[in-house]
Amino acid sequence: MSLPHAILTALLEKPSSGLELTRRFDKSIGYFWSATHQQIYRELGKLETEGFIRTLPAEQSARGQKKNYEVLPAGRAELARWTAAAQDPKPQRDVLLLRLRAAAVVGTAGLEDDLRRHLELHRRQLAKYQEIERRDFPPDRGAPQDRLRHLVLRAGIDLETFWTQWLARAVAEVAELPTEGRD
Amino acid sequence: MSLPHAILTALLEKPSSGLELTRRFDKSIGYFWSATHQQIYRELGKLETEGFIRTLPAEQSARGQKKNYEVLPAGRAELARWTAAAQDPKPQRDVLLLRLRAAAVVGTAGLEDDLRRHLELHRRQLAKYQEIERRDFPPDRGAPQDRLRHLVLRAGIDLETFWTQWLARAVAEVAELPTEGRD
DNA sequence: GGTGGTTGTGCAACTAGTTGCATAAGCGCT
DNA sequence: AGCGCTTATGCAACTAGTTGCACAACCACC
Repeated sequence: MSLPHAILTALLEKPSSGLELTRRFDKSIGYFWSATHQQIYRELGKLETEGFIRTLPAEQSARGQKKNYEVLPAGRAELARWTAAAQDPKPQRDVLLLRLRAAAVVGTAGLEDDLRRHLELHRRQLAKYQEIERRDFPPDRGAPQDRLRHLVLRAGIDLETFWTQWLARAVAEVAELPTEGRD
Repeated sequence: MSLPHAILTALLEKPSSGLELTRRFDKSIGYFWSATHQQIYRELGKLETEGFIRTLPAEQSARGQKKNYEVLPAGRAELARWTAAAQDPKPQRDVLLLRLRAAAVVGTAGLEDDLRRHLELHRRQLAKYQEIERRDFPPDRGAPQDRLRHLVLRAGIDLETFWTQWLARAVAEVAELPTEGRD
């Protein structure tokens, strides 16, 4: 139940329309909470009826007309409440690890290519994060917000670093396994 | 769509009843693919009607009676197909990172305790994995299956290591931030 | 011989997220 | 005036996962 809170955060950072939000979910926020435009529009509707956000008055609401939303005090309060509330980590689900475990019983045929492809994807993502770090977080330590945002980015960088290293090792191991069908 | 394949993998490792599978999903497999017993029973039913698994003949099927399932050749073939097929990594979703980002706009009040709690949980999980590694994977490198399974376990260990380090840092940063309500 | 806990199976309703498609306005171009 | 492209909003149906509960058999034990 975190999508509404992701949207509130994004709108507090900057009031936006549904489409602008969608674009922002394709970068920054989307790096750790992705959402499609359909989800976002649906949720904006809910948040509005709940009184957490409202459309900025200047615009009218004909279909196909841009609507800009801003967060109301109740929305900010709800976000603060949610941020402070204890939450259990939700159980992991990782398809790639599952596939490797399956490969241990049905063989690794066909797996290596996809491992390489994933490795490449993670390398790219890592490079993107490092670029953002270089651009937005020079080493001098800024305001508290920046320190927190930098911390989040560091998590992204370290996670991608882990995956590139682990995948490199996985590719190597799979490559030197007896080629086929052993079960 | 990976739950059926997780179940096929588990059943190939060892034919089991629904409840036994549930227990196994609470450990080993569940470390990277969790499922409740309801999901598992539902999926076992589907897999059986699709002809991927069958109940072992010895048992009868009255309600409340144990049913042991085994994988049929079609099931093994399906698992091999799925393992080899390319799959895109699915977008990340991490509530904790989202909360930190939210904290950057609504303040970090109340967050530190929960960060500490998560740190402790990850430390425990890391210790559990390390214990498994010590017990099941002595350094001499065994059969290919074992090498793959060890690789999967290493991913778990390295991920938990990452989280403990990152959370320790996050706790430290949040602790030394101006105490409240900024912006 | 009944009561209470454990083992085992399962349905129903709900929540969250995805996919596919529809609709409308505005813009440029010919 | 009409055609196609982009921007923008949104509904409907589907899939996956979660929560809550029900029910049957078995076993111990008093």
